[in-house]
Parts: sequence; structure tokens; C-alpha cells
Amino acid sequence: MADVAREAGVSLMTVSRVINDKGDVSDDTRQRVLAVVERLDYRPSGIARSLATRRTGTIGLLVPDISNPFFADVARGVADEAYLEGYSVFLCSSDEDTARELEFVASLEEKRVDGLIACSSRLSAEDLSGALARHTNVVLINRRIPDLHAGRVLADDRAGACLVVEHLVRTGHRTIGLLAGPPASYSSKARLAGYRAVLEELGIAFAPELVRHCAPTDRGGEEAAAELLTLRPDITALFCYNDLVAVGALRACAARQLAVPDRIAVAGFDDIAIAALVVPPLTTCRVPRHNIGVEA
Amino acid sequence: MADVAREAGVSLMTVSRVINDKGDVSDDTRQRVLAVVERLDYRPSGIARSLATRRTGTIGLLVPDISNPFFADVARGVADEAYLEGYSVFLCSSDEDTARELEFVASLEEKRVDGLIACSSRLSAEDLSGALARHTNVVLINRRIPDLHAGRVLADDRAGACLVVEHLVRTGHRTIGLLAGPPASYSSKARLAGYRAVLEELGIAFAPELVRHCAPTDRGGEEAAAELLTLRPDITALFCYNDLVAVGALRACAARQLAVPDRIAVAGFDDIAIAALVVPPLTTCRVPRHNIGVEA
DNA sequence: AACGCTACCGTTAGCGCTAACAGCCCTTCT
DNA sequence: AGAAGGGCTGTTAGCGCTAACGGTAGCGTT
Repeated sequence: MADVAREAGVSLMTVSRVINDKGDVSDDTRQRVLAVVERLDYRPSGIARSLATRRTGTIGLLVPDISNPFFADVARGVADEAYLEGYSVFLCSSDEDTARELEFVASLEEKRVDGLIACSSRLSAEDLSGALARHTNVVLINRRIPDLHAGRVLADDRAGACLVVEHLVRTGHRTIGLLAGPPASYSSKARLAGYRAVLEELGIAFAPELVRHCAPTDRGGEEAAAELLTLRPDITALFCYNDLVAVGALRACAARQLAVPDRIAVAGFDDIAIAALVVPPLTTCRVPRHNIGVEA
Repeated sequence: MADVAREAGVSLMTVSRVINDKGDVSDDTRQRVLAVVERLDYRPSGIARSLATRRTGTIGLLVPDISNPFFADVARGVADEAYLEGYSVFLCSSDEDTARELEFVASLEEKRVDGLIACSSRLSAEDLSGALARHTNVVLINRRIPDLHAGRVLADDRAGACLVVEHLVRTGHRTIGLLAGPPASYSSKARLAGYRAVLEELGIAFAPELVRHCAPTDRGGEEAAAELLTLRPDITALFCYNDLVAVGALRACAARQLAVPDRIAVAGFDDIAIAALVVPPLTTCRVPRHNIGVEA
């Protein structure tokens, strides 16, 4: 920057004004400075600028697993909107590990991010609000923490679950297993609530042994479905935490020679791409993942 | 930091040594400083540290589309390894847009990233090497630019294609169609080369009309397969650019009542989750996406 | 003539850290 | 005794920018 100022015959401040497109610079000077910037191939240091302005133009994005299509789509929305607003995004994929999540929050603080989006945090309400209290601009996706000053973007998981379960009951199912995903997940609780509400509303007793938590992956779904179907072979429908779990459930059904959907129905959630491509295609409930990211 | 130094009765430098875990601090002093750090809830500024050390502990990751499972898996590998090494990752999803890609490279330079991983860049060799020349630590995934000082991680697409085509030929196929994906893609060229090499090696004439480029999606595969099968109904096997294309091809076959795999064989590439889930499961070739990210 | 205003540009003092070096004290060795 | 060296701590001078304020010239107004 000093080189540019010297070569253009102006002060550092004038160079600063030009590269930041501030007013109070004559057109003539501006052109002269820009020419030198070009000639010397000068790029300002965002680090030094951040130190002086106390803004970094970055946000942190915390997800449990970026290779999960759900979070990848949310991330895409976040990345798209951040780009439009001139922000950069730190990707933090915590591998569903709460300790790592906490480390990421601390690391993002050291990096002095301007904001933080935490998607489907697996942390307890206590740990999460403790960690986030140090950040000023926070948005939570699929999490509701009462006393935390933070924005929220929530899918209406309860309503979605109601739709799915209602559909299953109306199709004649009375014994509906629930592969409920990670117990710490907000969505898991909300979907369980919807499942329960619809059953009771339609006069079907809620049976805890029909509910099984599992990892939110196809493997998690496969294992949980196998166990649940062994325990309760009378199940005629499985409502799965998400489409990945449902895909795993499909495999478990295939392994036991249970025809889908004739002998047993399998429903997922999210409507990720794979839902339409498996055979048979999954019953599911669309969640506007990209929009959620944009909104957050 | 000044507060900590004052309260602990030491100099700034000693605080710096403690928080950076450098030697030359007595155990007694270290404990005293750490206690004050804890009490004042002090977190060092990575920005200021970066300005002083000229290192940021960040890398940039450039992908065409983070919502594409292929890139999401690579990103997961990058994120995992970066975490282990104490680096943070800037996620840049260019939406398959070359202009945006260039902007990202410039923005990462201003952010003073320590390194940059560019995955399947859509830029021309010229633009890409021009943009990356300003960065010192660059790794390209699935791109080979001759005169660029950069690390490379390449899937051996040619060898993979050879394996698949050889398998098809050994299973008795002589008329093998190729749905070749986007012509600009490095992988497309490499897989075509493998296809051609194996055919010629095994004494089967290469027929250009058996090759058809297409979008790397299930829809692209469906359309291209339909056209190719109309043109050459004698085809008994389809080798597809990737698994999504192959899923599309499966649909095209179903529409024409061609039994898979009895009347026609369909092979994909990448071994994404869906490959095992369609009926019948796809013949495919695994690409170690996560490893590629880790390695890069 | 005195004043105020606008447009432009410069100076000063940091932002919060660390590299490099300088010192002091104590021990060990010759 | 003196030299040498190691362990610990402090001082100085930045890293590359910008906020805040200060100044000047030129113009119009009273």
C-alpha cells in the first residue's frame, strides 16, 4: 500500500479511500491510484483491514456432517446468500461430535467471525447457549433455545410428521414403527411429537416400543429397522427420521423379504434426491433445505 | 491481552508465550497467567496474530457445487483433515459459474489463506493458472495444468474406465455404448480414453457413433440413453459417465422394456450411495471421494 | 474584508498481537 | 575466579491497514 501511495504521489489514506470506494477523492486521483494498483498488482490485506475495522466479512457455518445431502443443501443456500452479500463462509463439519462442535465455536471466535449459523446442533441446550453466548450474531437452524439471543430458522417438523403419519394411517396402517434419529436432535423430538399427536388424535394407542432412536444415516436406519422388525414383526409401516434412514430401512426390509410397499410401507423425510431414485420411490415430506440456508 | 498481563504481573510477551504454548516460561508463571486468562475470559485475536505472523491457519476450498454428493464427500474429507491439522476451511461453492470462481480465488487472496484446494475447476487452463499464480500453496483435484506449480490429486479415471469396460467385454458384450458426460470435464476425457484403449486392445473397433455426451445428471443420462438406443438398438451394454447418468439410463431401458441386466447391461461410475440402492444395483467403479479430499 | 462551506487530501494514533533481540540470574565447568 | 551456558522474562519495533481528525484551496455570501 505504501508502494502504491508513493508511486501515485498520494498518502496512504487516499489509497485506502480508493480501494474502498469511499468518496472524497477526485476522479483524477482515483484513476491515477487505480492505475498504480493495477501496475503493481496490489491486493489489500483483508487481515490488516479486519484488525483496523473490527469486521472480518466472514461467518461460520456449523453442521453435523457436510456429506449428508440435507446439510449440503443447507450449506449451498448459506454459501449462495453469503456470496451475494460479500461474505465468506467457514465450513465446520463436526462429524456429529459434540466436543468437536464446541471446539469449532471457540475457533470461530478466535477467527472473529461476524456471525455464526449453527445447523442442527447436537449440543445440549446448556452447552450450546454457553458456547454461543460469546458470539453476538447467531442464527440457529432447527434448534430452539429459550434464553439465547439468537435468530431462528425452524422447519415445521411437527406438522410434516403429522402429514406423513396421517397419510400412513389413512392408507390403513395401525402399527407404525418410528425410526426416530438422534435423540438430541430438535427435529427428532418435533417429529416424534407429530407422530404421537396424530396417533392419539386418530385413536391409536402410542406404544413406546415402536419407537427407536438411531444414527441419521442409511446404516443407522438399517440396523434400527432390523432390530425393530425382529422385536415387532407385526409392524406394517415404518416412519423414518429422514430419507437416508428410510433407505437403510428399505435394505433391512429387502433382507427380510418384506415387500415394499405391499407387505410394509416405508416413509422418509426431507425429500432429498435419493428419495425419488430408489426402488420403490419413497413416500416423504419435502423440507426446503436451500431456502433454510438462505434465510439463516 | 494487556489486561491479562497487568493482572498477572507479567509482560505481554509472557502472556503470548503462554497462550501459544511456547517454552521458556516457568511453571509457576504459566499457571498464574492461565488463571487470569480464565478469570477474565480472554480469547486471543486470530486476526491480530495473523497480521503479526503472516499465517492465518485457513485454507480455501473451491467446488462447483457443494450440494452435489460427489463434492460434498470431497469437502468432508478436506474438512476432516483440516480439523485434525488445526486449519479452518473457507467454503466456496461456485454454482458451476466460472466468473464466480474467479471472484472466489481473488477473495481468498485478500483473506490471505495459507492454501487453496480447487476441485474440478470449470475454468479454462489459462484462466485457472492465471488466477492461481498469485497463491503459493495450491492443490488441484481432477485437473492437470502443465505449467502450474501446484499439487495434484487425480482419480485414475482412465484405469477405472478400463476396469469397467474390460468387465463388460469379458461378460460377452461387443457393442458397448458410452454416455460420456460433459465434454469439458477432465474425467470425461480420461474415461473415454480408457474405454477406447480397452476396446482396441481387445480387438473391438471403436465406433464414434456409440459415444454420446450428456449432462452429468440422471435426466441427462435418460435422454442420451434414449437417443443412443434408438440409433443403435443393437447395443447390449451402456457405460455411463457417473452413477446419476446410469440411473437415468436405467429408466430409459425400462421405458423401452429392455431387461437389465439380461437384455442390456448398465454400468456407472463413482459408487455413490444410490448405486447400490437402485434395482438392479449398478455395476460401478468406486472413487474414493473422502480420501481425495483428505489427500488434497 | 471577513466568513462559511465544500471538496479534497494528509497526519496521527492506533487495531492486538509476535519476531527478534536483550537482558538478568543462577548453575556448571575449566 | 572467570567464562560459558541455560532458563526465564522483558523491550522494541513492527505486521498492513483505517478511524478520526486536521488542514488547505477555492468559491460564494454577507
